[in-house]
Amino acid sequence: MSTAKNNKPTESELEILGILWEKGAATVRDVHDELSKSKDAGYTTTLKLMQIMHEKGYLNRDASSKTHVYTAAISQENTQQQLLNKMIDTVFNGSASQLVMQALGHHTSSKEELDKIRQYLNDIEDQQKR
Amino acid sequence: MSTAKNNKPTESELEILGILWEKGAATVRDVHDELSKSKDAGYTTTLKLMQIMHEKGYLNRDASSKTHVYTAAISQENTQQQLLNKMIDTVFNGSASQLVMQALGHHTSSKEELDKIRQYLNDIEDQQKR
DNA sequence: ATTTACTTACGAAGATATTCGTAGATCAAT
DNA sequence: ATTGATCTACGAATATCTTCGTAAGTAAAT
Repeated sequence: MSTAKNNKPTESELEILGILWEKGAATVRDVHDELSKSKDAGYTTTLKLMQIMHEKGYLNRDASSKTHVYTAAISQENTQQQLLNKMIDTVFNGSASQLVMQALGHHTSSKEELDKIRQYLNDIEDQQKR
Repeated sequence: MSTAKNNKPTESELEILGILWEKGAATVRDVHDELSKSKDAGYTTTLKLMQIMHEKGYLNRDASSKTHVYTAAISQENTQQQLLNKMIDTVFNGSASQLVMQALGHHTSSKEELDKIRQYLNDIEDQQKR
């Protein structure tokens, strides 16, 4: 996985990355089928996109068999963090907690999830005390 | 403020919106000066951008005097929420709490902020009980 | 009234992202 | 070995975003 490079994936690229993060490894056909559920694009469009992503270093490709197999070359965590940082910066006036509350406010979360977050807050605070 | 329409602002548009959300109302000159602190673009570039945003319905414009005065036509909250939702959907596997924890984990937050979030969690839970 | 210092409007170039048709390779089944 | 299904590579059209030069208007100061 490693380095998230310097670039940021486009909207379409993120959709593909999302699928690959979930599936782990997949062919163009796999990705395209999954994509088709929510979108409406030709097969070669998906193919081209994934080729470009490979050139950019976003995807690894195993070309040993006729049908190539792709995996994400940039980690989900890194990408998430980069997008979050930019978003906090440009849209949330630099305040992470503002983002957090906005995210919580409009999403029904289970008690378990809320507890998990509370636990997380405690951990952070403990860590800061030391 | 009202409806956040169907569209999502581009990166550049968000920068301008951010400034207008903060300032409330501003001329192209105002926005451009502010923008220049972090960016390096010509005056007419900012102008054009704001004209387009006005056409798209992102900005209101008072053209009664020679120098037009702009305000944001879409609310910060709505825009934040739309961007958050898309992000949670495509990058965080639909889990808001995953986003929340990722956001908290890599940002140093003050005790006050953390408390505020905790309070917020309690409010949400109370609300759900009823 | 001319100059100077702004402004907006407009068009168009440049950059980037998205889409897809077509051609050629591969392989399994007839 | 021909057909049919599926794949990759490639090029190019289209769409969208970003940038800026130029022209024309306005208003204050000389």
